[in-house]
Order: sequence, then structure tokens, then C-alpha cells
Amino acid sequence: MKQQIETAIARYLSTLLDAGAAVPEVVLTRPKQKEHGDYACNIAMQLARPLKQAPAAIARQLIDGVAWPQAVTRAEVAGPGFINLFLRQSAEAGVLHTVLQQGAEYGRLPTDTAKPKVNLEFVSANPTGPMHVGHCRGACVGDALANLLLARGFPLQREYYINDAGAQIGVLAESVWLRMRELQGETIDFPDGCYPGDYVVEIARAILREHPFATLAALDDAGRRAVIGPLAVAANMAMIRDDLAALHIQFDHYFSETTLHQSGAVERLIAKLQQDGLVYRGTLPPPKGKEVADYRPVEQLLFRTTRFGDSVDRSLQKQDGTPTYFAADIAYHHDKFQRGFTRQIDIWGADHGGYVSRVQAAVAAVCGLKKQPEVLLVQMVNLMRDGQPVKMSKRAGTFVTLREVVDEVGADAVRFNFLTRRVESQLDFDLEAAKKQSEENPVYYVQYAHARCAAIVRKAAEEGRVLQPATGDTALLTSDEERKLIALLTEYPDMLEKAAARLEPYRVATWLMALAAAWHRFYHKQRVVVEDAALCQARLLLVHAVRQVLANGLAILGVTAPERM
RNA sequence: GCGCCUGUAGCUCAAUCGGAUAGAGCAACGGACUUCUAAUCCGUAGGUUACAGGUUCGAUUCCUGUCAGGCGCGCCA
Repeated sequence: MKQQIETAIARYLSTLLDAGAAVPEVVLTRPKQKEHGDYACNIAMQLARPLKQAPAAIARQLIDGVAWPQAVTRAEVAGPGFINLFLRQSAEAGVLHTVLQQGAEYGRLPTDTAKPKVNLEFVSANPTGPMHVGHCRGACVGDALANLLLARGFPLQREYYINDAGAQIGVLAESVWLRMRELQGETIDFPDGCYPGDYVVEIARAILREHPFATLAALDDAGRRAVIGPLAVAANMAMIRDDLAALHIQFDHYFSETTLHQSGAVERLIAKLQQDGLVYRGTLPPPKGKEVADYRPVEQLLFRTTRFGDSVDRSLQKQDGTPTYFAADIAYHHDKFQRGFTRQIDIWGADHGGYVSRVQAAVAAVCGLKKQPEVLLVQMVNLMRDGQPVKMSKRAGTFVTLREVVDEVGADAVRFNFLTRRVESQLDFDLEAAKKQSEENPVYYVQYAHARCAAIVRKAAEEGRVLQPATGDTALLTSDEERKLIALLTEYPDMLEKAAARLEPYRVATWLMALAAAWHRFYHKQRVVVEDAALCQARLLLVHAVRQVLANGLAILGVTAPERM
């Protein structure tokens, strides 16, 4: 209906304007106040300048000239030049039948293989320990975004990049080894840099079951690390997968950084860059803004990322000759490209914001893609307890794990909590409040709406009132509450479309709260199980449709839709 | 010093990519359960949209500046 009207206006506009003139896009919006009709259009005001006429006059002309669809009963000029449109009472109520026909598919599009394949990389927590709360927000946003894009027909894969190379894995292996020695009865003075968590002890114990201490002790440091490192990484990844499962997150693909080094992909990539003349040996200016007492200019292997918009060239090799994390990351994004992903979305913490321009520069240079990857910077979460910030340090082992939070607060509440906010807003997450408010949490508001729908359907069935297919006279749904619900249901696909286009899953959550509010309001004003059989059927139709769309939206957020609460 | 993000009710956040009278939840106060679930609803109160300019029919939204907070700034990932 909305689109019908838009094209009707656009068609008339094209006859009104000169052939060469740019026709502005006609967009209908839902007015906030019902006095302003079912839809409003601001096109007359936008045309005032090019046509050099008063907005009201243009609006008048449009109202008289446009071949309005039959459902439009009234069109009027209002305010500074809006065109307010009023629809026949039940003009949009057909959506109820559509929802029931399409069921879980309502709002979704079939996968469109013509669209660029999307690789969505998120979480990618270092495999040096369990996931902590800091990873939580990005995990929820990434998973919901994946659901959202899949729902709108984008071919998409969820990917986790395992940073299982680099110095940190050596530190991990050393930490495990120290715990092994401790388990043998040695007294160990744990150095600062090591991972102190109890899970390291567990890993040490588990590895010792397969690899006797004496065998490990006989190896030199490097040899021992080569044995312990991968085992410790595997153990941590198993733990991380469990943590993710607790949040109801599954990845399609785990990608190991180590494979990039072993296959020679990183070296080949640097060679290619050299061939393209994008690499040189040089020195970088000292870093700004902080005291660097021991700064010494060192000649190093640099990548001319400045040619692709970066502010400074970036190093590809550490002093010991091994590739930097950045070098491997270029190879990684190139690998995605070779796997056919011409659209890459990365979700990072805000602390990696300074890294965006160099990776985009690299991808432009290596893959020829513009503005890739698309990076969502998720702002930091301050973990609080009773209003006091919780001091956390991975080094000191005083971090709150994701698992603790999920176990205490519940996966649904955790997810919804992080999904109602835009990623740009930094927020506080208070553990005590989250637990205390567990019954006042917005997630329950939406879930309760769903459970209420289910309760009505059950109650109606008890009284022998079951929705008959192809019944439900939508013309009977004329109250403000009913029309509001119908209007919201028609918006659902548009809302998903916008949310997907902007990579903003929070829109789904806020929209669901609006639908739930409209539903609760309806519930208090009108009864469904009533004597009048026709009216009962019509309202049952509405109930089923609302329940379905609540369920569909919650599914995208990865939140359960309970039948009872 | 520079770059990115943010600043909206007491608190947490929205506001349809410039639209009409800036809205929800929590907290406060007053009402509504013999009727499909009161984890709900209705009402009251709460605002110079950080501040100052600019752009135009119209600004929370766009531009400039100031202030405040967060994050980042050599070969750590």
C-alpha cells in the first residue's frame, strides 16, 4: 500500500517536472499523531525550491493531480506543506492474512545469490583464556546482525578469527608449563606477564594426562612450547565455544591465523606488495602524545598505506624479522577475498578504532575493494557492581567471565540488553542491577507480550474457538488499538530492510518494544474471546499475527519467545 | 598535540538517513485484577536536546568553534 501510493505520487511528479529535472525520492512516513493521517509526505516542501512555488500550493496541486489508489479516502495539506493521507479503515489489514500465510518467513527474503557474499567476522577473542564480559556486547551484536542480514537475503557466513600465533601464545604455553611444574610440587614465583587464571591449571592437568611431565621436561623451551601451545589453544577454544553456546551463538567457520603463516600466505603477500612497489625500508616518526623515553628510529619494512588514505605508513615486520599482526591480517582479509567474500564486515571493540584505516587501506591495495572491510566499532562496556566500577585485569586474573554473567542474568536478558542500544553508545552494565531487575527487564516486556498472545490462543481453544483459515473479517478491526497494531505489522519488513541496510540490529529491538507496547494496550482495551463469533475470529487473526511477528523479531535477536511465563 | 565515538527527563536509552507538540523503560506519586496472565495497563510530574554561532520554510539531526566523557596514536594483538 505504502509503495503503491509512493509510485502514484512519483508518476504524477514525472509529468509535472521537466524531463531533465531530478525527481526527488518520494518517501511516505508514519505521522506520530493520528490527526495527521495514516501516512504523510513531505515532497511538496522539498520541491518548493526547485519549482519556486509555495509548498502549500504544490501540495494542493499534487492532491488534485495524483491518481490516488482507491484505499486513500482523503488527502489534505497540513502544517508547512505536508500532505496527509487517510486510508480506508481496513485498507492495510490484509497484512494479517499475509503474516499467517508466510509465518516465520514474514519479513524475510529468500537468499539472493546475486548479492555479494558477506563474511561477518566477530568475537575473535584471543584463545588465551575464557571469554570475559568485554567480548559480550560484540558477540550479541554480531550474532544478531548475522541473523538480520540472513533474513534479508544476504548470503552470509559467520567467522571467528583465531589469533593463535604471536608472542601471546608463547606466554600462554609458558604459563601452562609453570603450572605443570607447580603441580609437580615445585614452588613457583609467577612472573607478571603470565596468565594467572585457574583455567591455566586445568589445562596443565589435562595436558599432563596425555603428555608425561618427564617427556616435556626433557624438551628445550622452544620444543616444549611447540607441544603445549597448540594444546592450550585448543583447550581455550573449546572453552570459548562453550561460552558462545551459552549465549546461543554458533559460528560457521573458525579461521586460524597460524595457517596463514604455515602456508606461506603472509610471505607471499609481502612479496606481492613488494612487487607492486608498495613496500620500502624506512623509519617512522616518533609516536605522538605519549612519552617514549627509549624511542630510537629504526629502519623497518613499511607498507605505503598512506597511498590508500592512511595517515602514516605501517610496519610489516618486527625487529626480529617475523611478520607483524597487521601483515597477517592483510593476508587474512585477502584470504576472505579469495574465498569469494567481496563484502567483509568486521566487528571490533572501540579500542581498535585506530586500526580501521590501515586495514581498509590494505584491502584496497590488495583486493581492490573500496571501503572494505566495513567495520563496526562497538563502544566499551563499563562493568559495574552496585554502581561501582568493577576493576578488571586479565593480567591479575580479576576479570568477570562472560559465563558468570550469562549464568546469573540469563542469555535472553544479556542479549536483549546489549541489542537495544546503538553500538556507538558506550554503556554501563551493572551486574547487581541486571540480576535485580531481571523481572523488570525490557526483554520480559516483549517476551510477556508473546506469552500473552499464546495464552489467549490457548484460552480460546479451550472454549472451542479456533481460528478458521480464510475467516477473520479484517473490516471488523477498526479500533485505534487494532489499527495501530496493523500499521506496525505492515512496517515490519521495512524496518528490517532499514536495519539491515544500516547494519543496525538495535532497530529490531526498539521496534519490538513498540509492538509489545501496542499489544499490551490492546489487551487491556479489548477482549478477544467474545460471544460475537465473527469478531472473535477477526481478533484471533490479529492475535496470531502479532504473536508471529513478535516471534520473528525475537528470532532475529536470538531471544527466545516463550509460550508461557 | 592529533584521530575516531559520544553528550537528549534524576538514571538507562529512543526519535523513521532535515519534518509537525522530542518519546519509552527504570526511579517518584495516584489509580486499575469476581472477566483471555497485573512480568500488564491508565494518569501525574519530569526538557534551554552540553554551550555558542551558522546553513533554510523547518535542526536533537548537517557545518564551524568551545566545553565534558570514552577509546586510540613505534616492530601488542
